[in-house]
Amino acid sequence: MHDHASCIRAALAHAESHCAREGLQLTPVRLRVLEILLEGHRALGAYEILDRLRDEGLGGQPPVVYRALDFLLRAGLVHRIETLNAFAACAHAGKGHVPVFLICRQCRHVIETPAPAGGQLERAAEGAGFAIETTVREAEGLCADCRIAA
Amino acid sequence: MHDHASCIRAALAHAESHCAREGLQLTPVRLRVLEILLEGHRALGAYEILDRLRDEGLGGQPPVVYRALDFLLRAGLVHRIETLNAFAACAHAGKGHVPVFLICRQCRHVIETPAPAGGQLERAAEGAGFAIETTVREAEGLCADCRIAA
DNA sequence: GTCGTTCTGTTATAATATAACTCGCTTGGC
DNA sequence: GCCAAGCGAGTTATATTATAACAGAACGAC
Repeated sequence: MHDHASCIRAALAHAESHCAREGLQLTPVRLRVLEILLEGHRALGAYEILDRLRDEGLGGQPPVVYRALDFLLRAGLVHRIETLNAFAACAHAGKGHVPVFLICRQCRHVIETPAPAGGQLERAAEGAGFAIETTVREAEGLCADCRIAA
Repeated sequence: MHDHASCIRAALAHAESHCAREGLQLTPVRLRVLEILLEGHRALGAYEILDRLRDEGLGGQPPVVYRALDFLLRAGLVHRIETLNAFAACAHAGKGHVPVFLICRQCRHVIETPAPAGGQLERAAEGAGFAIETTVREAEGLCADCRIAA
């Protein structure tokens, strides 16, 4: 069983020490967005997050959320899920990593795993004279819980 | 050097025979959308395609383009590029394949390569009880031409 | 013919994202 | 103390991407 409370605590502790070390400001809005994303290992759309913030009297307009997300993305504390146009908290405490996501199409649960060491793709790119800067790898399907429920 | 004229001809021939075989209707709008995507190996947004169609007096509203794209996607003649929210013609004549894309962030040139046989990711999914249905793999960077131009 | 299906046309609107400008706060120099 | 610079947040407006919902035309099955 996943000890989610300690998982959240660890992620927040990492975020704070990381920002302190790098001289980044983990302001209330940014922290709150991170906390909201950490609540479940789920992808949330920017506007879902915005609704939550509004309920709490924090930032009321889209740019507030997008700026916070932009900060968290650049700090490596959050990932963007391209296939959902959504966002999920990083589950790997900022160790430099190329994440791969298993995304449940039903409940939006996101499992983040380390990328299988590539090589083959990199060699193909090399051959084409293509310089890879970032890669995205996402698999969509049904998570264990939703398979059982189905 | 890439013989693009014959590349287009082959893709169109494949599309027609594929649709004939499967009983799919490659209507004028659908064909035209495919042709537009085939013009360059580039990703185009739905609204870029729509503008082209409008200039030619074809479908004038978004649903027309999205429906044509939906048809072409399901027929395997076109791929969606998730990181760009855009679309590119399939470069591999419909052989059942899991495509991987090398996407130039500057000129949107798209190179489609066959996926390196996975295994590792599938095993990770298996271990988590996750049933993969589709996967997306996209690398962004600079293509050979844009590297030279830079 | 007329019924059902498929494709297209159209209006309207939803969902996602950013531009541009304002203000207030901190902080460092003087 | 005062001011200027920089950064973050607030706000308005708008751009971009995508879909819902319904009307009409074309065509084959019967």
